[in-house]
Amino acid sequence: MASINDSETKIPSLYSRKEKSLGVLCSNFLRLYNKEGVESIGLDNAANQLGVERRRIYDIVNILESVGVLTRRAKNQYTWKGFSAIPHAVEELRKQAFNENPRVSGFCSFGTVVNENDCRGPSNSNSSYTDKYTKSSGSSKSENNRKEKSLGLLTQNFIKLFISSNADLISLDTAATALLGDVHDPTAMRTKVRRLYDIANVFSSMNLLEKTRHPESGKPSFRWLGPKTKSQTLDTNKRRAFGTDITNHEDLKRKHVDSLSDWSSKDVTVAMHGNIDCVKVEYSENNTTQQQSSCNSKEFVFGPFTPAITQRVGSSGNKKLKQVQDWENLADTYRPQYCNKALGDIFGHYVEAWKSWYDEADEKKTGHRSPEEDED
DNA sequence: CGCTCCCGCCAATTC
DNA sequence: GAATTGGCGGGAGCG
Repeated sequence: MASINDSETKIPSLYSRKEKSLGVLCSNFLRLYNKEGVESIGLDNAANQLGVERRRIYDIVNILESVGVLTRRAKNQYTWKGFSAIPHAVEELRKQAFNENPRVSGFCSFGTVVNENDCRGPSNSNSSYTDKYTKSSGSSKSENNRKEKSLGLLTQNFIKLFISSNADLISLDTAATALLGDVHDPTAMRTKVRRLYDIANVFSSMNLLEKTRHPESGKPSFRWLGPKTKSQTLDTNKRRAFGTDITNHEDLKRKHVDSLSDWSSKDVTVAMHGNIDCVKVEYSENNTTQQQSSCNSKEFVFGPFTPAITQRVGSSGNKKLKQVQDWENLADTYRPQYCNKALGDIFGHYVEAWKSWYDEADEKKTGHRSPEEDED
C-alpha cells in the first residue's frame, strides 16, 4: 500500500495549487543548492529532497541550465554554477540574438531562433549552455526538431525577446506569437503560452522577471529584471519604478523571493557570498565595475538600489515585528525600499531578517520539514 | 469565465 | 530493453 503516497499526513482539503507551483519548487531547489559547498546535483536526490516527481525537476533544471546556473555533467548529474554565471549567459544570448538579427530593436523583429543551423553567425561563443542549443553536432533534422521545442531553447529565446528589443513589458501572448514565428495554430499557441508560464514562474521566483500589469490595457505582462548586458539604457527610472508603481503587489504575495537583486551593476555593488557569510560593499563610478570574485561560487550582485527592511502601513516605526505567520502577511507588511547609503548595515540587517523570517514561515507552514532545512 | 499552469501520459533519447 | 529525458495538452484551481 505504502507505495506512491507520501507518508506526509496532509489533509486533502488543504491542497493548494500554489504550493506546488514551479516557482516555489524553484525557490526550494535554490535554497537547497545555492549554498556553500554544493557543486554537484543529483536529480534523484533533488526529487527526494523536494518531495516532487522527477518530471518536475527536469523542468527546473532545464530552465536553470539555460541561464547558466547549472550544467549537465552526466546522466542524473548536474554541476552547480551559481547565479554568478547568469550575466555571462545572458551576454551570450545577447550576442546570439544580435547576429541572428542584427537590426533588432523593433518590437516585431526579435532575434528568435527557429532553426539554428541557418541563422548561426560566426559567433565563437563557447559556453556549454549555449552550445547545447546552438550546436547540433551533425544530427539530422528530425532530431533537431525535438530540440527546437525544448524548454531550454524556449527559455533562451524568451530572454532574447527582452534583452534584444526595447520593449520593457512583454505579455506572454506577445512572446508566444513572436516565438512561434509564422505558425498560427491556436493549439500551438496555447501550448507555447503554457510553457512560457512555466518559465515565467521560475524566473519570477529568481527575481529575473517581474510580473506586472500593462498601464493601460491592464494586461498581465512581464519585465526582465535580470542583467541586460551591454550599455542597456533605460535603467533605473524606466526599469523599476519602485515606490511608485507597485503593480506587482499581488505577485509578491504569491511567491517568495530568494534573492532580491538588481543585475545592472552600476554604482554600488554588494556581493553576497555563500548564503550570508560575508557581505562586501564596493563602490564605483562607471558601469565598468568589476565585481571582485574572491569567493567565487555563489554570489549575488546588487545594483544601485539595495533592498532595505522597512515597514509601511503607517506603523509606529518600530521594526520589531513578531514572527510572520505566512508569506502573504510578510509580503503585505514589508516592502523593499531602496536607498544608496549605509548599504552595508542595511543589507546586513536585511539578510538576517529575511533569513529568520524565511525559516519561521517555513516552519509555520509545515510543522516540520525535511531534516535538510536546518543547516542554513 | 478566462487566465493560470499542475500533472502525468507516453514518445524520444540515452545508457 | 530498461532507464532517463522531456514534449505536450487535458483539465482543474483560482481570481
